[in-house]
Amino acid sequence: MPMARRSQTETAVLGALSMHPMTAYALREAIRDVLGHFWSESFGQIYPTLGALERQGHVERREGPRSGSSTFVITDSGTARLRELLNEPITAAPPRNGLLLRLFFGRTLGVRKCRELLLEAKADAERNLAGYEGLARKISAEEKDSPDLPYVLTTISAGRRSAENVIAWADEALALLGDIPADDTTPTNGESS
Amino acid sequence: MPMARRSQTETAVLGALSMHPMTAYALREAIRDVLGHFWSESFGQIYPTLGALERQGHVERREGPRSGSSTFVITDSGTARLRELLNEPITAAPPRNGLLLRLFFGRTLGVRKCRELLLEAKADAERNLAGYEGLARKISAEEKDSPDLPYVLTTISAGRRSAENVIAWADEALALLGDIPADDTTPTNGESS
DNA sequence: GCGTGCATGTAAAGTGTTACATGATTCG
DNA sequence: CGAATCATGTAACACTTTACATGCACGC
Repeated sequence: MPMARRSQTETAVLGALSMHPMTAYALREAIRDVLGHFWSESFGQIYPTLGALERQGHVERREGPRSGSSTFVITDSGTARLRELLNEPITAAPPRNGLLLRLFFGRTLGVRKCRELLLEAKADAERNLAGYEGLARKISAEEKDSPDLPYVLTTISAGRRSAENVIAWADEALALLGDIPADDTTPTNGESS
Repeated sequence: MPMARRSQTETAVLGALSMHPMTAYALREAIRDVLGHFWSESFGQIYPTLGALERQGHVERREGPRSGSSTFVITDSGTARLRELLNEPITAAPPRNGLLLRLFFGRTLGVRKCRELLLEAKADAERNLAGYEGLARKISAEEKDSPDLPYVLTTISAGRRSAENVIAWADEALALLGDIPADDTTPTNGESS
């Protein structure tokens, strides 16, 4: 029997509910918008997980904001379970960096396209950076007295630094690739300006 | 019909074979050791993928270094296919950072454990950093005249910078968490020094 | 009355990991 | 000759995504 890596969906769901009760729909948005910078859960995972957590008594279903909808509330046993899950060793996701994979085979891909990819990555990172900076300001103001604040700021800082890092790296890489003549082993690509 | 995200296993396999021919076993090691810093493929994916590539004429099976073993060689059509795959848009893996997930819920996890996790992450990054620095020196010397060198160095630099970044971030985060009293909402954990 | 957004779920399918199974070769 | 390493594969299963299906409420 293949011993499966523990899924961390439970952790994310219980964690989000530990901040405040919400509907499954809101939970999905919270995971997308709040944890989105370092975590993701697909829609189809959230409902089954909530069902399982309910059966185990870790969350309770209350009257929702609309008829037919339900708000989920974490129970004491749920909080204990969350603590347990958070204390489990981190199961690292296998690395899968599509940009580095392409760059590594840059000789086959062609310098021109490599530069293009680097510029795209840099632009992306710049957008993200602006987002993180705005977010940090907003959260600092809004949640000034929340005990969660330092933890949240820490994760935002990780995102900000990572974006800055990509920008600096892209510049370095562009400089390094600048020395290579553009027709090295370049693909037979008709599209050029 | 769920339109599946393209698997990039083919890309990694063809890419590795584009550097030089090898057996499936060696391929697995190359992917683990050479691409390992930014890519991973499980053993069970490599064989079926090689089989499919062979049926499509993108790789050919030659006499291997031992009886019963075969060395795989990329064909012209395989090189063309690799070029095609490398030019496809990058399918970003959904983010899943277990460390940030735990830190985000640090109030529940407890400051002490958060510090522990940060120190671990920092130590990891320091190990990696040393590895990258050694690797960069080694590759620079060994492959001095390889046309692949600048591309490879670029990916190593990404790893090195990322490790440096984690170290700096961990220090910042540790300082930030330094202000929080250790018994905030701390779990009932018996283990303490 | 109709579109948009809130709300809840299920089903099909693909991706990827791990355990299992087996054998040859080399080296001490 | 036994252990380590090279070598090749398969099968079960977990994980995750995405498409589909359905309905209510609210504003215009």
